[in-house]
Amino acid sequence: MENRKSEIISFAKSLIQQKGYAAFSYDDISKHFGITKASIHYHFEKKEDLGLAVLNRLHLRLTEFSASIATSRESLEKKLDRFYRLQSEKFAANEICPVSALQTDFELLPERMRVKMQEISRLELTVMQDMITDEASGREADSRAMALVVLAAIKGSLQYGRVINEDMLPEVMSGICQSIIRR
Amino acid sequence: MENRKSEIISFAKSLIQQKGYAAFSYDDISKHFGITKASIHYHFEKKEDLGLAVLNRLHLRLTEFSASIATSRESLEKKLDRFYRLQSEKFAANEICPVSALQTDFELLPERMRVKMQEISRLELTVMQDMITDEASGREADSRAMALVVLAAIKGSLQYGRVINEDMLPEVMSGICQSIIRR
DNA sequence: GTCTATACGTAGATAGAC
DNA sequence: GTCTATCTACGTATAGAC
Repeated sequence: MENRKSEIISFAKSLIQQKGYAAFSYDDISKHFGITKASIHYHFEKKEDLGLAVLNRLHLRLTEFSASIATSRESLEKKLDRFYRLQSEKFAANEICPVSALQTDFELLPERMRVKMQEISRLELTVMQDMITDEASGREADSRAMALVVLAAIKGSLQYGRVINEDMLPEVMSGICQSIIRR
Repeated sequence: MENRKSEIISFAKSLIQQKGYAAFSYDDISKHFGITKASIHYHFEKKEDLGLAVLNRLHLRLTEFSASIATSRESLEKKLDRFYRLQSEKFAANEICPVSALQTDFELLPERMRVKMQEISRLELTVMQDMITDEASGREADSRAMALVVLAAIKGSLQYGRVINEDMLPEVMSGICQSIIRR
């Protein structure tokens, strides 16, 4: 059942968004699907394998997005909006960006996952940098720092928003487009 | 030994910065100080009590900083620099902001810790908002969103920096001061 | 593919001696 | 304050039947 395997990846990603990599368990997953932990191990022998499957999916979506950006003539707002929904179409109130959650758990990830996380984090930065320099008519010297600011703003909105129970993303998004990019 | 108790709080904070709340253990702490887990339980009966002690210290430092800002005539750069070092004088290469780490683990924190986290997160936002509006001569309509952007940029620099193994904070800091505040 | 059964480690926590 | 000893719960993981 290739579908079951894919469903497990999706659910694991969602669990990581809620609780992080260390805290989510095969027991969480088995209960959700009504099967035993041993069955999850059939699909993903070790937790590390499941973690890598989640990372590979995140990486794939990011790569696809990167390609779609290169040719597109969308406005920056549209691009940022699509980027925001990239790894999670709709964020539940108790979910943050999966990449952020995995960055926080970086020190306890197995080596293979760390390598992949580094790849994903670097790609996020360059993709965002491309989006910004495409738009900005002016200087691009500090565009790498600016890319991090925009990335961090999006992810930070989710993290602070979950804690203070308030969706700050709309105002942050418009603030970004006005004050940072159109300088 | 009131000093031992305080040392445990410091070390717990550092562990949280490295591994998050869920993953740090009494065993980590006992090994570090060369005493048994039971001894840690003498100082902090439950993990939640130790977690709250860490949060109370973070909150105290933030409150003190908030007061010191109100009267100060420092430049924004100086203020931001002091804010950055507030919760950790010097960040080890494997440490991120403790507040960020605890925000990521928010869903698995006990209720008392969640309440305190909300308080701290709100205070961080208002403190940063004060710093920005003090400086900015212009409009202050979106200063709350701007405060989140600056906060997220600082914390994001630590998170991305740990993963890609590169200190991005200096360029991000100067980028913030130039492009965002002095608009 | 999913099950039962089980092994083994580690976690948080407590009782009671020193 | 710190210890030894112990408990219970839960984690990842495996063997082997269906």
